[in-house]
Amino acid sequence: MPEEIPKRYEHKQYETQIYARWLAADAFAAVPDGRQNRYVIMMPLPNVTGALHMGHAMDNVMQDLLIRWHRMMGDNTLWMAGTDHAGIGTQAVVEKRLFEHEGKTRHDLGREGLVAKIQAWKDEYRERIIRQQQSMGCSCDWLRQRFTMDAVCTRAVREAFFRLFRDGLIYRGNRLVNWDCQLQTAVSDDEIVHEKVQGHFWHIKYPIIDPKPGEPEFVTVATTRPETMLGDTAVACHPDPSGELDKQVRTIRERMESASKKEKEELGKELERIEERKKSHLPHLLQFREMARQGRKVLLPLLDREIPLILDEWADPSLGSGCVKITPGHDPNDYDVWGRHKDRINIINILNPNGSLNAKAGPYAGLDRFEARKRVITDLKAQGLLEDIEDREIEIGHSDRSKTPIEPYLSKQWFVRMGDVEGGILCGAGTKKKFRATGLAQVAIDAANGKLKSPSGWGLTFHPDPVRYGGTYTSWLAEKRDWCISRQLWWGHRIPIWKAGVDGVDLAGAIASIPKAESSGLCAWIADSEGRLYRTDEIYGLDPKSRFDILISLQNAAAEEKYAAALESAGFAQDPDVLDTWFSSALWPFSTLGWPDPATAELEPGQRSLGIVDGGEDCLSYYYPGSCLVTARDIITLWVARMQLMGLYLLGDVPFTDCFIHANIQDGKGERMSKSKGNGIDPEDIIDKYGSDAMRYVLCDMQTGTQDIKLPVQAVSPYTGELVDLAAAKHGRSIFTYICPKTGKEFDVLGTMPDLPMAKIISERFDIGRAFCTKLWNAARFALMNLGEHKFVPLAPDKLAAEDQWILSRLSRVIAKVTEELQSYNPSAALSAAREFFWGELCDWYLELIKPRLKDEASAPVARSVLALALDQVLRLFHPFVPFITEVLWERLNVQCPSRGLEKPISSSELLISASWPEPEPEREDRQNEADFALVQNVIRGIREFRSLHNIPSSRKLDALIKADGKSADILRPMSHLIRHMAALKSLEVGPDVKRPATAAGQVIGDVEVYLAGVIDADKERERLEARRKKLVDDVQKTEARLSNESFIQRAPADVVEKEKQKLQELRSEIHLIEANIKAL
RNA sequence: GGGCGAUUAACUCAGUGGCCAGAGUGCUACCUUCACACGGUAGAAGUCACAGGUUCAAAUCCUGUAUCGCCCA
Repeated sequence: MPEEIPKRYEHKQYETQIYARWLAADAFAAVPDGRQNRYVIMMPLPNVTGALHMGHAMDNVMQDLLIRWHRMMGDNTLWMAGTDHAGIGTQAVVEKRLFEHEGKTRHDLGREGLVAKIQAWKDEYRERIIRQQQSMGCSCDWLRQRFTMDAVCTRAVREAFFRLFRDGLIYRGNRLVNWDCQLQTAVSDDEIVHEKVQGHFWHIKYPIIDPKPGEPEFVTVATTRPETMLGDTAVACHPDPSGELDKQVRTIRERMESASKKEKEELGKELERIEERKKSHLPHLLQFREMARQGRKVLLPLLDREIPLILDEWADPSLGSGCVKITPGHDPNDYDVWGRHKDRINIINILNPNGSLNAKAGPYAGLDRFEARKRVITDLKAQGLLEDIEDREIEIGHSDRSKTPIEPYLSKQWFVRMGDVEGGILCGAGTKKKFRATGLAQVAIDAANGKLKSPSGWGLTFHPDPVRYGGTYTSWLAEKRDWCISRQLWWGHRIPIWKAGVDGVDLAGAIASIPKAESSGLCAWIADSEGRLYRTDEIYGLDPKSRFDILISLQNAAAEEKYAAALESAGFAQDPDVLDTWFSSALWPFSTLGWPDPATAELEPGQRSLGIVDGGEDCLSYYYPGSCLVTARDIITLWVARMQLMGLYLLGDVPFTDCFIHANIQDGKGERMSKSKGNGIDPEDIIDKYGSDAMRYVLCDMQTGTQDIKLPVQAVSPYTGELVDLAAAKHGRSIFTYICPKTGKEFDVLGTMPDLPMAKIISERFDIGRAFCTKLWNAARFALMNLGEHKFVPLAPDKLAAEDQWILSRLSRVIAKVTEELQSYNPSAALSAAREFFWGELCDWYLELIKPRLKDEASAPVARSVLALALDQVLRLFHPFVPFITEVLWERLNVQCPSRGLEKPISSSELLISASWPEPEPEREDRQNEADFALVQNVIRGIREFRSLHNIPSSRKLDALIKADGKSADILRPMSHLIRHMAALKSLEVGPDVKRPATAAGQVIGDVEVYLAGVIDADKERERLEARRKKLVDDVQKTEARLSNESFIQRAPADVVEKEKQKLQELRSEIHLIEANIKAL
């Protein structure tokens, strides 16, 4: 006898045990074999900055869904897991903690000491992340997981850097970068958040040197950052102020032609303003232009530096005074101006790396930039040079990591050249797939546009909205902006460059001291002060008076061992910077597979080999290019694009062919969920409360398309355990604390208040996932209780009852539908289809229908065979969505009913994770049977509706008669036992000639009438029938109106017109029947 | 400032030209019937943001307005 099954699925009893069983069976293993169909997902590596949140859960669940599905489809499936060192993020977190807990800075610890601290942090979080992923059910091949700073990835990073450097695609340049003064590093544009704040616009007067009669004594410039004036090197005005103003007028006029009323008003005002300026400012501006042409100068206040008046189009004659101060060292636009006037103006950096002012700031040296601002203002005021202070809303970029204002800062940084290069680049060098391209960004664009002719012919497609996301990707790449890859951090891959500064005259000697080793891991370039590169054998044209850098990259650890010491004693030093995290992440799709040489990859103990095993292929050639990248859309530019270009450049092929962009998770207010906002949900809290499958079910159900997901959150009160809706709850002392409405006591949602208890954040939305699991559990429980120990016996097709044929027909259709929806990256639609079949058809109808048969030993075996098969297929269909519960039930099904099928047994396997994906059986799909069954369902629903209206409990069995003509009667008669059972009838007679009993209510279903004898409340009935009649009459009128419209008949397609005509007929006949029933009351 | 997107039932979302606009949750009524009350049966609930337009026909296409979100500068 099968053991007793409890009524509820207790997830905690099974999840750990099931996961352990998968691991023990090595069910996640990916090993190259003879299969041609492979499916490879490289996990978007979570970074070790912190634990995973619901957004990661969504990402991981989507990947596991695809992976499990493809595994069941028979693909050789690899899901590569791992973690990212996240340079700036992790270092910032650890430094912050170090300061809070020990009051120390990184400089107190030194490079090695800090790195050791970060390592410890990384180990802790890496473990925690893996635990989280395992509790979600992630079926990654853990014996292959990597870390971006492990030996295998590190080798790949050095190799990639070396090749880019060798090909002249990496250079060191003087650039304005976004400088984080606290972390003292450059940060990328993507790591900056812009915030609007109330600030000021200061108008400062710069004295003109030796004004001639009739000339103004001052020129006024305006700035939001007055301290930057100390770095000013020019004042600019427009070379053609009158032409520029005219041009602006023309543009406004053009816009006005197509503008709305409100806009026209605004544009009109703008037009007036500019016309006014022509009168008020143009004469001065023309005068300044003349002075600039004469090479006149102004005196920079406070520092008394003479700086030139120059002409540049950056100065907008319609704004401010029309003249603008130029600070090339601290403003990106001014930097461009400097680029156009290098011969006449200087570039000055007035900042130290920590944000204080340097010696170039004269008397202000040593002051912090904000302190300096105050002093500059005070001093200008004292000298009467401050003309005006305007209040103004200004936008300030803040570092995402340190939350401090970003300063544009002039410094030497390393860049990857993204644009087209002369002579083009060679992609896939050293592989069979090599091809030439114009530049790195272009090759990645071509891969997504179908223009690339790579040997595999593969390209990149985004899902589920290729146009939209492809557009994001392409338009970002099309800017071809060089990629700043250096970071002034201690945590990361050290840039593998040794450099020495040399005077031009000494170049030949210095070069002679470099080991000659181009072919064995050493590559040298000479760089001038602009970052331009020259070969070591091209030095003869170089200016002997200039200063140069000799840059040497060492390809790998062996080369470093061989040459580093010699280089260092010859005066070379390794660059102190580390690489941008995204540099190593960009290599992830192949660094993890052992590129450049899987056979010699330095694996960790116990890891699966990357090289050739048993004469097959190595992992790199077998699993690259991969299949699909699964991520959220904010990472398209940061990562997807960079992986593409690195893969194409280094291996000659795309790293993956599909990119699935899933939704972001927001809280109930539409704000992005994050731990630091106090609205973040920890997946483990949900798993603990609802179960892993319940969480997965809801996440899959929510992934509908391109729509972001609002997930209203509640806090679990630490005092009562009840749910507190955070949108409605009152705040306590901060926005992260709330008052428990029951007890009036305060709690905290961040866990940072030492004196307050912390509340877990959950969401009631996960209820539906748990309810689903209970339903699945109980449906299976019912099936298993009734199957007993069912043996397979081959079944003749004519033994199947109508309801068996029906459910098998529906099953085939749903399998096709679920497969199709998964193929088009629509998890929600796939899950809905599966659920509608399982809940709405299998549970609500089929299980109820066969209950009488299951109690009858003569007819039970066929029903049991169909039931066992249906359960088998349902478990397979749901497995990728809810793997734990389906695996538990699969085991029980295997025990009781090891062989399942109808005519012959179908293939099975011990574990569901390795079972095959169901296939539709079109020969079982039966349109006629489904249509017949729909009529039966409608009759049953009609009787139930009637019962409900008249409050007749199902315990009171009714006598019913159905009046139906020819075809309908032939359908209903053989299934009348089903109707009797489902509608709780005592007796049922079907036929064209049944007589309406004297005291009976009549229910009209299409052209069929159901009489229910002995129950009648004439008033209620009349009311019900009248209401129905009225609705039908309305519809008839609408339909008639449509059909009497000549244009409709002429222009609408024939089938639409035909449908309307048929509908009208049906409506009329039903009205006729209803009227007859009203009369008969 | 530029670009992309959203607005459909109390809530969260499907529905991209053609039956009376759907689902889940919540709500209402009835049912503890031997798989499941985390259940069953039935029901109520929508000016498809607003204003124009195109079309025989618009939630769906076009234009504008409002509100919100994201990305870029």
